[in-house]
Amino acid sequence: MEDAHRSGCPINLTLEVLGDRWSLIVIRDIMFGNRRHFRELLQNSEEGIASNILADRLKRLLERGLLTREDDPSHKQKAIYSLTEMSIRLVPIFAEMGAWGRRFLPVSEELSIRAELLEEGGRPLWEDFMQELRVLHLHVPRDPSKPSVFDHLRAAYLEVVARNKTAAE
Amino acid sequence: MEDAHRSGCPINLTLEVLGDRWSLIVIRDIMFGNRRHFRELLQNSEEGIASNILADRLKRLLERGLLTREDDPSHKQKAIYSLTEMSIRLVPIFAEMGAWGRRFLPVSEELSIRAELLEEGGRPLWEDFMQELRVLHLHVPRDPSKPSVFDHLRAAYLEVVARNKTAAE
DNA sequence: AAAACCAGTTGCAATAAACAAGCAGTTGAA
DNA sequence: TTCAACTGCTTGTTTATTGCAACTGGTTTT
Repeated sequence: MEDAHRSGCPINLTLEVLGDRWSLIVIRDIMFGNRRHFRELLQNSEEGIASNILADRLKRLLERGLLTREDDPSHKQKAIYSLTEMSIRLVPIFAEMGAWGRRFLPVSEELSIRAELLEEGGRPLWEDFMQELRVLHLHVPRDPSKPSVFDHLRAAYLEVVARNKTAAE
Repeated sequence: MEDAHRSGCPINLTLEVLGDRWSLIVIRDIMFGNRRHFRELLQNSEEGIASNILADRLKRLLERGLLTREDDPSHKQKAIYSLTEMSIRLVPIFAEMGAWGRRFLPVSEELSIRAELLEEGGRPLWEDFMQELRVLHLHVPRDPSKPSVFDHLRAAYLEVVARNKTAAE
């Protein structure tokens, strides 16, 4: 459909790839939620994406080099979606968007704890996180001296969830 | 129209405000091109925005606090659109998007020189630029000791345009 | 053998975008 | 003072996208 770009401006081209309401949501769930299968993305979706939209976005992101897809050896029907270097490098954009959203929009505590940690950790933390995503998604060997940023972010999220749950009881 | 948010996630909320193909283009032109009137935004648009879409986006951005609108004292029909603190703080997101687009997408040299300078200048330059946008848009008094980042970016852009023009002759 | 799970498709209605034309008023030059 | 150009939009129409619900052919688990 679109192969004529509106302009060569980097902001415009980035918007042509990511400027819709779902593409970054899908990448976010793969990146921060480690959801690698279609059903995981569909059913655990915080925002309730529809299956046809999810299928369409996965297809587009594959075509544009932001995701790869491979068969799951443990299940003939399962597909595994992975990030690429291109999408892993979206981490700084996610971090800045998270910081902006946290400052100006009515975010919930649970869902913004990871954005807060990314903001506080700054670029060094982003780099560690990107390197860890390369291990998870690009089959890059792991550096055992580094603690897992992914686990750190997930633990902080689960802690807030647990704290709010007990507080509600 | 929508007051029920899909979720309280900062990424999602940011996408609900900015996740379409035109909102950031409009803000970009006001921010980097200093286009303050409807016709300027319409006719100088690199991407060719339609007038009804522009009108709709300006309205939405006003409602959501990313722009303000005031009458131009020099012309009864003219309106002046200005950035707010909220939209000025999008500078880091623009910078990261520009850097990402420059790395992975087929950008043109002319339109990416500003992204390159923003990337090289890093956060200190972004802060200077944001302070200058506050002078231009929020009636904040100017610090005369600071050189203009805006002029710097514009001069670099015009230089590339001029160079490419003479090279083409 | 049945139930649950797998990655999607299909059909339809509602919404949004793209395109072209037009509008009531204002301004600046002849 | 007349006229063309300019002002911020609006209207109508066509096309593309989105959202919803049901469904498909196949696989795995119980």
